[in-house]
Amino acid sequence: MPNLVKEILSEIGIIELYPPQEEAIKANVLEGKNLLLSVPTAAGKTLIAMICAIKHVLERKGKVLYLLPLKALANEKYEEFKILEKIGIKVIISTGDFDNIEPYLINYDIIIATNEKADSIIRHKPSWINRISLIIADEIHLLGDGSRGPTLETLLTSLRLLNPESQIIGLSATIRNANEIAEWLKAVLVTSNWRPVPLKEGVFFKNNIIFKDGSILKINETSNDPIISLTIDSIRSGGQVLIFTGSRASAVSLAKRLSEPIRKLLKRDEERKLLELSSEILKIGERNRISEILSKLVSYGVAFHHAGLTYEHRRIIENAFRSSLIKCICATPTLAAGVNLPARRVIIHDYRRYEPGIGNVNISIMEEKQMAGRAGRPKYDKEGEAILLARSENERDFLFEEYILAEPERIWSRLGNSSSLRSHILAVIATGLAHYEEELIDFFSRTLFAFQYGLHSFKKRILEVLKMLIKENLVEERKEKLIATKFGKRVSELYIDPLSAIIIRDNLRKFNSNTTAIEYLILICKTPDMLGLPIRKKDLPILTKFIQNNFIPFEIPYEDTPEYISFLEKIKVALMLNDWIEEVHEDKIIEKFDVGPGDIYSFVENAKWLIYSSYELAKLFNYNEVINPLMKLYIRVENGVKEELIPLVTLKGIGRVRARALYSAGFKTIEDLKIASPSSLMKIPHIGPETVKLIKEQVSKL
DNA sequence: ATCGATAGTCTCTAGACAGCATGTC
DNA sequence: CTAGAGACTATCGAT
Repeated sequence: MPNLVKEILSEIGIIELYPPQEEAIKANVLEGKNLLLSVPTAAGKTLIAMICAIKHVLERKGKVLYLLPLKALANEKYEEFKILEKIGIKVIISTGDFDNIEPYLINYDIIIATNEKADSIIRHKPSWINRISLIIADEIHLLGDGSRGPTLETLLTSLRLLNPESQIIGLSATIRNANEIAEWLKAVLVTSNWRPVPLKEGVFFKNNIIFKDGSILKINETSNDPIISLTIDSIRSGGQVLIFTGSRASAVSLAKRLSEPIRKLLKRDEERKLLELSSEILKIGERNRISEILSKLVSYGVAFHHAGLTYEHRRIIENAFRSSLIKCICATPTLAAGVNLPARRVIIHDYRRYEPGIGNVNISIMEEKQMAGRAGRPKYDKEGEAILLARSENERDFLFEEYILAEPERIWSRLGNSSSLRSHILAVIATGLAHYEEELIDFFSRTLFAFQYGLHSFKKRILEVLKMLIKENLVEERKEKLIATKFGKRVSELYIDPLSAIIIRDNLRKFNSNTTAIEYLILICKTPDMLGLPIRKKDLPILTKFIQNNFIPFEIPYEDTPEYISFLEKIKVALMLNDWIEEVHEDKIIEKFDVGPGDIYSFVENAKWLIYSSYELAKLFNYNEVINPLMKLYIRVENGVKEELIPLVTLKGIGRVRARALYSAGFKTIEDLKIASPSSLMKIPHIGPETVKLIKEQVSKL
């Protein structure tokens, strides 16, 4: 290893390498060899990436692109890499949440981004793209994921095509066909099962845990509920427990069941700190049933964790668990692939999960290993325990066979399905990576899909999709040359599904100045880029009544067809968003639509993106009557307000609650605020001296 | 008439990326 | 690859 790197490492406190890290060095990563590192979580993958990144920046003056699948992971990685700023390396994060301003990135050495963000950056063809000399693809096993794997696959293919000289490092969980993925990447494969904290995997049955190594641990039966005994046992000896459940409801109900027994184990000062934390939770956002239950449970030292929670609540729970204040988290799979959050004991409560149209299905071995891998806190625990629950002897043997002793699945490319193909084919043409049919085929012949399945039937599918793109005027063929139309180019940059763009284009044309907000909302909800909300029994009368009594600017599918159900699912989302912009209280929305605050947030974010895209397409096609309404709707959705509050929410520091308070007090326009006396504003609820100052500063400039 | 045990029936089910330009309560 | 936990309801008997 170069002395320079050694010095830097010791400066940031690293003196010795873990075994897998040494192996990676021996495989000549530092000499620029491509590498696929397939090792368990926390085995030190990041350090290898970091060492290579330092070398690339300092010696080759190259740029490094670090790819991850989640925004939360990108944040975490950014925090880790920031330490390199000490030695003058410039690090930046780019995700949908954070900045980006494309020309700005040119000044940075290491760019940390989500896969999708990086893909989107490429579509804008930044000048610095060929200065990337190292690509690090973290969690590269995502290649096998049906919905997001294809993006990673085409992203890697594009990057390699744009920068044939660049080095690539793939970081992966343990997978069965790692050698095949390595071969595709033209990389050296390093695998290892080494972990900094040893992991004991076992099955719990009749108060005994039987471990993989044959040892048996008897658990004190402190309750007639085995899961409680198992949890209390670990907490009593100073450990923390992470329990994975198969649904949000069971995460919450399990946390409730555990709350009383766990509370009994708390120390005085822990109780006090938990009480503070509990009230902090209630202060975030609008108060609602979810935050109330969470707050209550946290005061007992337990929490639940799922995507229905807001990001703030999730971060609070995670941090309190890290500082050992919260003793147990009951979580859905969010936590399995998310941020680093180890616990001494991991209990996999449900190894089966419902899949629509199928029923309960066993989760993959890979997913089970992800969860199990969360066991064992470095420095705090001698070893980690990952435990599956068995209800019978048969089940116990089954779990041993199929999970504990089993090897994770192979990874198969999922690029073959046409919905992902249409986006990526358009992008490849719009970015100029392919100008002719042969070049397009050549591009896709470099993908993992072609590597695994061959080109034969793939080629046919690509050409079919291309034909569709040409027919819909996203791509045109001039003397055999493929060119993205203005429309196609914009769609590719907006990062929406071409099918969504077609739906928006064809319906927006029919809209006019009489079109209502709900009709716009139904339109964006109809696109494949918006998810539906599951229909429950109690929704049916409400939804059918809505359809009967309102003008729906779309064809309604026949009842009792799958299309009808998915239509209702979309209508339900539109109605939820409509309630949101009608200023319905958050808790009311939670009750009416059976969603969590976190779901509302993500639907709102999604809607904003699609409304913005509709606005851009309206400008492109000169649909002048809808441009202004779309702009207004955007502001309404962003803030969750009625039209009359639009002027007020444009002010910094004024959101849906304060705007409504001002309006009710008679301050309805910017003009009203200009002439208002500070003391009269101060009397309004939710408005304090700071806010008044902020308001006055802003309105004086207008 | 009221309560409650019991058995049969019904209902519901994980997650999360992207545009663009800056700041909710 | 086609389930299972928990909520809800009908029924019946005891008081």
